[in-house]
Amino acid sequence: MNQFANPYAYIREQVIAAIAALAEQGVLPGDMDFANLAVEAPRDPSHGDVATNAALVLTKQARMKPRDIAEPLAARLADLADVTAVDIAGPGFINLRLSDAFWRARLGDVLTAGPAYGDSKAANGAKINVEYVSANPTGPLHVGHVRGAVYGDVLANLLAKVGYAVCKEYYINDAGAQVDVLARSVHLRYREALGEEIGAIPEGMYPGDYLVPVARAIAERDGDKWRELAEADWLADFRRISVDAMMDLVRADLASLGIEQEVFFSEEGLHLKGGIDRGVASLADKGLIYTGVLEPPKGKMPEDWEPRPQTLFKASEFGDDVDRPLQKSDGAWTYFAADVAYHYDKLQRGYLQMVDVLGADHGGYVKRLNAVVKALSGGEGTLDVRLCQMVRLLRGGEVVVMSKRAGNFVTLRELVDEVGRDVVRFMMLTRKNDAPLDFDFDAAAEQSKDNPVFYVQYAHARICSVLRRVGEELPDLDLHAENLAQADFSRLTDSAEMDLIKQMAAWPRAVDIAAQAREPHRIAFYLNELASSFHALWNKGNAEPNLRFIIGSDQAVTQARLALIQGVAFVLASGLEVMGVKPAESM
RNA sequence: GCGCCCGUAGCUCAGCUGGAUAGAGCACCGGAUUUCUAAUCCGGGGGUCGCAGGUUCAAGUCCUGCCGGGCGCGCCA
Repeated sequence: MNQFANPYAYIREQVIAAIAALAEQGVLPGDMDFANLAVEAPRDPSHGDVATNAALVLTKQARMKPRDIAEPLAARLADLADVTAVDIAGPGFINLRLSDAFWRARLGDVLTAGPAYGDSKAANGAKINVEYVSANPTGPLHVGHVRGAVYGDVLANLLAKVGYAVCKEYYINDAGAQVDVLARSVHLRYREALGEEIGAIPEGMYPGDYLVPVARAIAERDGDKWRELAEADWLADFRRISVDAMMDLVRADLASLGIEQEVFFSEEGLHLKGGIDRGVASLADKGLIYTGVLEPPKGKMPEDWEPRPQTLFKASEFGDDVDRPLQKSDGAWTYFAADVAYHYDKLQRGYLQMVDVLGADHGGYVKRLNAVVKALSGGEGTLDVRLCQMVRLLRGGEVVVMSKRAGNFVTLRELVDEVGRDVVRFMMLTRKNDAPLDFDFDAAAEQSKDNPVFYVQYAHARICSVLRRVGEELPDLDLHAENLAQADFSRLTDSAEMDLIKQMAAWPRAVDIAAQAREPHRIAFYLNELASSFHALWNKGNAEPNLRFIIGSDQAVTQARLALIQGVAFVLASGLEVMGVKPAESM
């Protein structure tokens, strides 16, 4: 990959260089801030290939009128080798048109890079930790977990693509009361496995059948050794065994989605190994802990509320609304204390940048987590909490009603088994993470453009189909990317072909922006647009046979066009790879 | 009551960290198939960007206040 791979970044450098040259001549002041200087494709293509707001952005700093900046700058830019036309438009935009040769060379970049096209080293190997899923280990994953799982996984892939050293992590909430409930539920099933009649599962226990095999395995291995013991004597063992079993379930569920996290971090481990004390001590060392009494919460007042002195963290000094309790009235640590310790541990492991992917119902938690990271790291570390909104399942136009109480929630596995991993992953990214998403089973099953996955895959499959066919019709043609990169691109002259190249050239920038904004859905939208342009070119070939990809009588033009569509296939594959979706070779 | 998120075409949603005449899909209407896979494509109508102020060369985008919807609010995790 060369310096031109992202043409917008390249032109931006040229613009800044031109400004520097003008500063040297005394036409413009020196030492200006270019943070807001943008080079991008204008919304209306008739304005040119790239546009810059340089003159507008600098007008205040330079204390000059936009036009007075734009004119000398435009004159300089016009001298660049790749620039064929420059004009100043509107309030002071500078629109540039770049030579066809420049754009065609970008196709060479794509072919050279292959599916790695769009990768960059922008983040320079910085360490970043992405924590996602982190569902309670009390049962299999259900649809409520899927969105965060996919979002987190693809975000992590995206960050890796722009050069971060990414850790994919899962926080196991294996320390709370819900794990005791799990252990008791398994014990009940254990007695059942030993032949006891247990009747209906009592209220407050986990009723799921998935506990049956866990209990049966214990019965087979240990016989009735746990049956007559007091709860205190089996609880710890049952907790451990049950959590392990549940985490196996969770990992298998995630694997069915193609997700593999590297670190599974246990909350219980923090308690057992003094992690909480270390985290809290770190806050104490900074003088951020005191004993105090909180105001009663407004709105829904808890029935048994009474003022009590508690150990509090001065979260309000770091942007939170109130100070937050670290200890319960009985002296036990709160869940929040574990979170302090957990993020302390991440910092200790060298992750100054952290992303937590949480469900939207954790929105109230964001400020205090940010406060924790700010406090613990002395402002060095950054935490980015990304909230995923709910998913609503639709079937036959009706909302699929789920309720935990009735136990009729749809599991992740059922979803994947019914529509397939690729569809689930892609569909989960067809919305911004903070907007609610409707998952329509009917659309997911559809083999048409109603189904965005299909639409993108189909474009890739069509390209593969052409490449297969050319192997039969013109067996002498070398289809390796290195060879296609040597094709005579000047044979690509149609506007639809040039548009496709320009769209591919925008891919590295799209990746960069999506990663920076932590918005993987942009990848899905980009791919849809690229697929659309490809389908359009394909159909143009139906109407005008001289625009087909394979022209038997003209090897040179065929080779150039195969290079073009191979490039499209690479970019599609590059994007689908980030999303964890397989590019289909035939359909 | 307070905090966070959302409000864009009939419907579902994009809108590239403030840019030029606000876009796409669905739905509706009209076209293209002796196919390199029509599972696709081309064209058309359709908008008070929730409302009102403000910031500036420029606001769907940023700020303030309302209206409407969602989520959350100590000893649950």
